[in-house]
Amino acid sequence: MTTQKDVAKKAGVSFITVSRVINNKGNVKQKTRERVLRVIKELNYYPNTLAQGLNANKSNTISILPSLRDQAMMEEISFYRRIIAGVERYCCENEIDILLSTFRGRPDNIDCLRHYYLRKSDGLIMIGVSPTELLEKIERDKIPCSFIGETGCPERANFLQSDNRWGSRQITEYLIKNGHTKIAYIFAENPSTDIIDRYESFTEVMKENNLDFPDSYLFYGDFMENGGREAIRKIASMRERPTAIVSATDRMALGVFDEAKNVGLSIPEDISLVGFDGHEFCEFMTPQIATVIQDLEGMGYMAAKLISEQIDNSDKQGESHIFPVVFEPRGTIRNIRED
Amino acid sequence: MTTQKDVAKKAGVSFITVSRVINNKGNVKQKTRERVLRVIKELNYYPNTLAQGLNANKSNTISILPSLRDQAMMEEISFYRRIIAGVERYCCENEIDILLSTFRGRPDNIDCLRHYYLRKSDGLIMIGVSPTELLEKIERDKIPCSFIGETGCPERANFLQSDNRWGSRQITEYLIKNGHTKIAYIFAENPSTDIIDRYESFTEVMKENNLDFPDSYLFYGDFMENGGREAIRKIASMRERPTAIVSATDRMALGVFDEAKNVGLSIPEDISLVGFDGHEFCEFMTPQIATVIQDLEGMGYMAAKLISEQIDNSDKQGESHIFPVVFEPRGTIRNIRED
DNA sequence: TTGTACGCGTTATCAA
DNA sequence: TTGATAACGCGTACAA
Repeated sequence: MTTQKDVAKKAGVSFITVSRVINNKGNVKQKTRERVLRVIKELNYYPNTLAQGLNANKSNTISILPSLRDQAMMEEISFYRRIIAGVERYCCENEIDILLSTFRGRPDNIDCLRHYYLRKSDGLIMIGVSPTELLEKIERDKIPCSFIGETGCPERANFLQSDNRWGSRQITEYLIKNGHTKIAYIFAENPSTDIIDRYESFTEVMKENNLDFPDSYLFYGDFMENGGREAIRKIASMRERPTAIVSATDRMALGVFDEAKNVGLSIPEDISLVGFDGHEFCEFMTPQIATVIQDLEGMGYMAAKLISEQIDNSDKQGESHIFPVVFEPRGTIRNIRED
Repeated sequence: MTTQKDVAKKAGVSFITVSRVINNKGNVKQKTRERVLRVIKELNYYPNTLAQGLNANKSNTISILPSLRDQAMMEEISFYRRIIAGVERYCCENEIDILLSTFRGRPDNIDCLRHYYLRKSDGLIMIGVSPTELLEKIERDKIPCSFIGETGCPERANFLQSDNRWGSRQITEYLIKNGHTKIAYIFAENPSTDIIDRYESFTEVMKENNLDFPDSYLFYGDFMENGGREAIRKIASMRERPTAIVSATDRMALGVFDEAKNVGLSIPEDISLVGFDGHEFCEFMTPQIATVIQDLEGMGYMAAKLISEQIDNSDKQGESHIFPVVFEPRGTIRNIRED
């Protein structure tokens, strides 16, 4: 391995001069600098970032921690990957590398901070991780941290979230305005804060409009297509069917959409459908699936940016951001008003 | 920051004993070990992987390098993310972290190896990177390396690729068997090896069957929907339209599929369509889009596994793997044979 | 402008 | 079973 020493020897300077050159310190004679740079090229020298990090106690790296368990793969889930895309954009612009944690622990596990302690990651982006048990250490050790999909009072940590409640309200009010009163909801088995907010806002609007929401209209899905498929199958066999289905995620909505054909229901003629997320495939279906578009990429970008600012200024407070969402009523919603 | 020293002091041992405990060396008295472990918990001690890496000259990390440029985001592209999902699975199982390079260089740039030199990544996974200029250094420095989407004679490097030629052959022969003779092809502007193989195999089969493939039937797309949209628009206005379109990627096929409605062509009645990739959305369209399914997740897994083996055994030769693909003729192909 | 001494946290080697 | 010393490659502080 080529080190500063090797370069220094060949260039006829001390290794500290080499260090100065790679760090662009001013106090090196132009001619010396050029000579050193030439030798660096010749010897294919790269500074050892591990050693640099050991010195500086930082690694020019941001870690992304998913809250996944077991076999779940972060890249397979649109939610994560769209966030990561935003993180990546920021990190590209700022020449920071991204460390994907492959650690799988309980979402509330204190070990979520391990990349900071272990690898000297400059900051952590937590996706779907509950902050409660972590906040004390984050404060104490001043760990730059962004929580995505969670709310909280920021001291040091940053919180980013979509405006789930508003999005869900838009959906529900729109359906009601279009004559729907019997609305089914596909919730999730292990709901995240996001999912809970959506559901609560839905029931809230239903109540405001004095509409009944019977237990039989509430379904529990698995976030993915299958959850939607199961729901629509049950709905198909119901005596008094709802006229609309609101799904907490687009992928479950897609399951409804696809399975509807098999159970002899057509969308939106027999039943209306709305998802939540803004997954790109919604636009490609015929009819296009109504949904609420989240700016996940923007959230990822902001998460990285806020962390970066805290790295540069360790006194910086955390920030809370609620990202606006856009409700797209599309072809899967039918107006059934009788007037 | 808590170090071995701190633990050692509190536990009343020398720091080297602490090192032995965390590395599970045998020569520590059971009672001492327990005491040290307790203090480690108490003080929230984590070994500094940077220092460990500096010593061992490795970092328990695998780097993924995309060949993307500029603003392109690796997570946005299904191809990359499915590979990464496979890498992630292997790395989860083996407790290796993943480093995403945010470096954007020319695909043939020697700096693709920088993560190995800079960050002491134990191995590199190159996606869509041309190996030619890199092989010399890979040999010399014995860099564990897997190239995905490229072919080559492995010395040290591993090569993984889908059987693009076979897949493309299946498509073309199937179309011909179904009576298609006028077939358009949507190629790509800056084709990767994968894309070239597909195209070449297509023209090969056309020749074998003495079928004409005029220049006017060849289109150049951008890998994404838009490429397909542009192609179908041009095709719609052609005097002598092809009866089938083969797209080098699913996303371009999707563009064709979606835009066809707008230009008054229906699939497969007016024109048949086949993609290539195995993107999940193909199944959800009506009719389902015919495609060739690649095992990208498996390739990612294998890429990481081969690298790992070389890390453990630096004399291990590289391997070449061609992954079988599955052609799924689906609803977008119409049989137009006249018999 | 250039160089020397030291420390970052860890592990390997050798000695006790 | 345990400990002292050196080394990994680099950057800071200070000296020349």
